Amino acid sequence: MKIATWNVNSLKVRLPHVLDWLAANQPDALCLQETKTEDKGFPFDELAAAGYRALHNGQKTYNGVALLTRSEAVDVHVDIPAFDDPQKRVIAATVDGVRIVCGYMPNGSEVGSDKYAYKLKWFAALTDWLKGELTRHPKLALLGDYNIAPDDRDVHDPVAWKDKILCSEPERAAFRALLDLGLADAFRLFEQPEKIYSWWDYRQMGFRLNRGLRIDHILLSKPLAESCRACIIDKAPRKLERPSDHAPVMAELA
DNA sequence: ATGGCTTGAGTGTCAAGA
Repeated sequence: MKIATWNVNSLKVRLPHVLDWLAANQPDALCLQETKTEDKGFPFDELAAAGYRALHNGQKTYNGVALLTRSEAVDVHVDIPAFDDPQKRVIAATVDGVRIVCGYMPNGSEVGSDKYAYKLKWFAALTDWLKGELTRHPKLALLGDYNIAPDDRDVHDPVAWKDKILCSEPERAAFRALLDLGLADAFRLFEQPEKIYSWWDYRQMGFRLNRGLRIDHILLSKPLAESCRACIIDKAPRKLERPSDHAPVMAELA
């Protein structure tokens, strides 16, 4: 089983890239973030023609998450229960016996800002919720744009980014709190080359200079981590015309 | 350099992203 995540930064603009990537990689589940549309603008028909069912938790202009699957997804949930949030950032469902949670975690804007406080509260609510979800669904994967670079290895210039948004210690502690639930960072289950990232700034030739961060992740519960055979970040779509600023991340489960 | 791109909103330019 192949599961993947990709922040597409507008599904309307990126649909051709998504369709090409699905055809080339044939994942069983693909989590999308930043669809930036309501259901009425969502390309259900084009995805169905490509062999994918779609679940969508969208809104106008900002945020929006979707779960694309080849087989039927059941027990669908949107948003974090008991966390009052108008922003559409979570969709979850069970696919082929695996609980897939797709998240678009808040960016946080700037350390110390209101959005930063919201980000930390959001992660605390997510962690609280997942604690219970893991008892109900031992085979659980949390995929998405975490907006956190967990370690200095995940940052092209750790000195410049030290204590900055995406890299601050409270954000990294929030990431570790998820690991403490018994989840494993699929990418780090394997030997990886150095300087592998999942996001590059559009400006200042960020991609060409490989000035990136690894902020898109797949976390796996213990049974899934034990069955994980590979985890890769696919830079190919970032090289296309009008790319998303994020690359897809994919894990292969036995 | 609170700059530098990109998107969606919606027509002039701004919020938001990371």
